[in-house]
Amino acid sequence: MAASERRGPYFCGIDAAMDVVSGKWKSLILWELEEHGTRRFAELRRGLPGVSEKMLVQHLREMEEDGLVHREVYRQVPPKVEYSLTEHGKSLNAALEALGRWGTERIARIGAEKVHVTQQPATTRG
Amino acid sequence: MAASERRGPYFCGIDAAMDVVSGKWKSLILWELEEHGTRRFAELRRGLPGVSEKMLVQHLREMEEDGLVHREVYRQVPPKVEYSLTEHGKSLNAALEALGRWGTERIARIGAEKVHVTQQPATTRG
DNA sequence: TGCCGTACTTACCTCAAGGTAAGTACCCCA
DNA sequence: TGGGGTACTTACCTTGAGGTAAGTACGGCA
Repeated sequence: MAASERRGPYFCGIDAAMDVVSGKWKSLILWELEEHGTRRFAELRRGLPGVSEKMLVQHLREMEEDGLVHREVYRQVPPKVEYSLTEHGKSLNAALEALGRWGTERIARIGAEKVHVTQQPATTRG
Repeated sequence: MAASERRGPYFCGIDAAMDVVSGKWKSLILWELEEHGTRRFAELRRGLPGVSEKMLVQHLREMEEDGLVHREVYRQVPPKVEYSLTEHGKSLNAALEALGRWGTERIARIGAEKVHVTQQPATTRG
């Protein structure tokens, strides 16, 4: 969900799902957490080339509010915070599988470039 | 795809699919055309309460460029233009099914309101 | 002593998505 | 004669998503 509150009213399910997943980096965050299970803030930042710290924090907070990610704070110095997917986050990710496959086919069809990311895993969503 | 060109480079399939489906009314247009098979401009406008004519035209043109919708012009007075989904549009819609179901569950979970639309069909995406 | 690392917060700015409203050209109907 | 319908186009404006860059508090290390 965007920084400005929405949570409906919605036209349909797609609308409601989009509200939660729209945001430049949200689907990538979902994917990073799915891949690695649990990630620290700096790991996510490094895994999402180009993201600004401001947007990363903002998106993570919104996703936490929306019940997609869990935030675990370890009170120590230097600070340590771990992010992981909740059940809702995992099911959202599963629901995005088909869309990811469609997109991958589209990339092949139109011959679009892909951003080069070091150590990018090969998957159906890749 | 947005008015400003993108078509990549993309991070992944989700990114590519989102590029095509992001736009306030695109998923609704997809759904309208899926439901009715073929629709005229004014029918779409009436089916999407709140859409402005400018945005409807703009979205339809972009979706045509992206190979999602087919535009059939009948040279007559008054003008008649029919819109329908291409195979790519239909497969995109199918790929959105799971997401729609997830969103519908989310609506139920958080108890969000839905916009009241007269004659709205009852479906898994509704 | 000063730079790197942790995980943020804050202020400011830009740009484009989307909204509003009017104009176009033609016909039909009351 | 003028209001409504067809399918748009154009100009202008607002809003907010996202970017940039600096600041914070603390410790480790050279």
